[in-house]
Amino acid sequence: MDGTLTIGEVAERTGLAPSALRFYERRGLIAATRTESGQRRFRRDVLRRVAFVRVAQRVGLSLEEIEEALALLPTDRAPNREEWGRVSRSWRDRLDERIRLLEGLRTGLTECIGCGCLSLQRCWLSNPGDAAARLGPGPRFLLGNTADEVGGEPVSV
Amino acid sequence: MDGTLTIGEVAERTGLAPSALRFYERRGLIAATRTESGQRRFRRDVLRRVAFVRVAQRVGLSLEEIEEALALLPTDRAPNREEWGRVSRSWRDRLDERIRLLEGLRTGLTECIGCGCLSLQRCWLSNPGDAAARLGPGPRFLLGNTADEVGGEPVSV
DNA sequence: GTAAAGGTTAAAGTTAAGTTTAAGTCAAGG
DNA sequence: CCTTGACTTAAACTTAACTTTAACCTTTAC
Repeated sequence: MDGTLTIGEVAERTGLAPSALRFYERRGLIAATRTESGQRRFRRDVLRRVAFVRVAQRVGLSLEEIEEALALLPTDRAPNREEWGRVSRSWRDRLDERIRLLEGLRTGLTECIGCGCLSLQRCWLSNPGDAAARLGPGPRFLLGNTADEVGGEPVSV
Repeated sequence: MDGTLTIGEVAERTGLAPSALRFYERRGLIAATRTESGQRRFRRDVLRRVAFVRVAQRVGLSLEEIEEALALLPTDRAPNREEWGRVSRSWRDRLDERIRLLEGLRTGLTECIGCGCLSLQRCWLSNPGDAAARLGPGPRFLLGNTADEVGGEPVSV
């Protein structure tokens, strides 16, 4: 009634479980004040923050990356349009990057299907190029190749 | 010397740890024969299988999905070009799907940055549309909204 | 012939992003 | 008053995709 929301109300409006919201608070992604008796009260702008978190996750960002982006916003008041714009633009850049990566993979694969791929050494499948790129959360060390590992004698399949 | 590879050799050529290769064998992603003394020997075409697994992971597929795709290949002999082509094409379709999803997100976001986003109800950020879509491995129930959760009274931020 | 390097297993540990459980406090309706 | 539903915490559990550890055997090199 004073404009703030209980955890249950935020949960209902965002579609997240209360446990997830508490987890986000612990991680510092969202902030809450407390009532006398210790219950959380959220400002309405957490709805936007949560929405941002969820969209960023869909794109494959980890909570840690999202935390960094959201650190640009104030936690003690609702961010203004300019502040949100800065965050959204940085987010869109990440998205652009991921789209370019995926398109590169698709191009490589299309060529690979046509080429017969008789040599693993020359096949794009085994030499993705940008070994350092990672697509969001996943196994650790997924693409930690060294030059050694990519090199070596020719191998035919 | 007989054309087969030890686990260490496969590890070196693929850039994966031997432990990961054993793990993949347990999951059925790759197959090995055994020497008298129980050591694994891999046919050279596991290199291509492993390469495929890694590329598919980069795109965000889970090992389970990759398992399904690889199940189309024989494990007792090197797959031929036609067989690899079938698998690669199904993989490319998944990739196309993900690219389309990301592009949709980017379009939405671009509009959102320009629009001022004064109402969360109408803002694309809070109503991504295809709530069922998932981008690869991540938290469970990430996008499990119900109609209820998306609806409700207007909320301004 | 022996030591080092590399192979084997089963079982436990790791990280992310939460969920579930247990045990309890608080608020609202009848 | 008291019960029901919403809230609190800390701690344990979950899943994926591996890695690490421990205890042991085999192969290679000198």
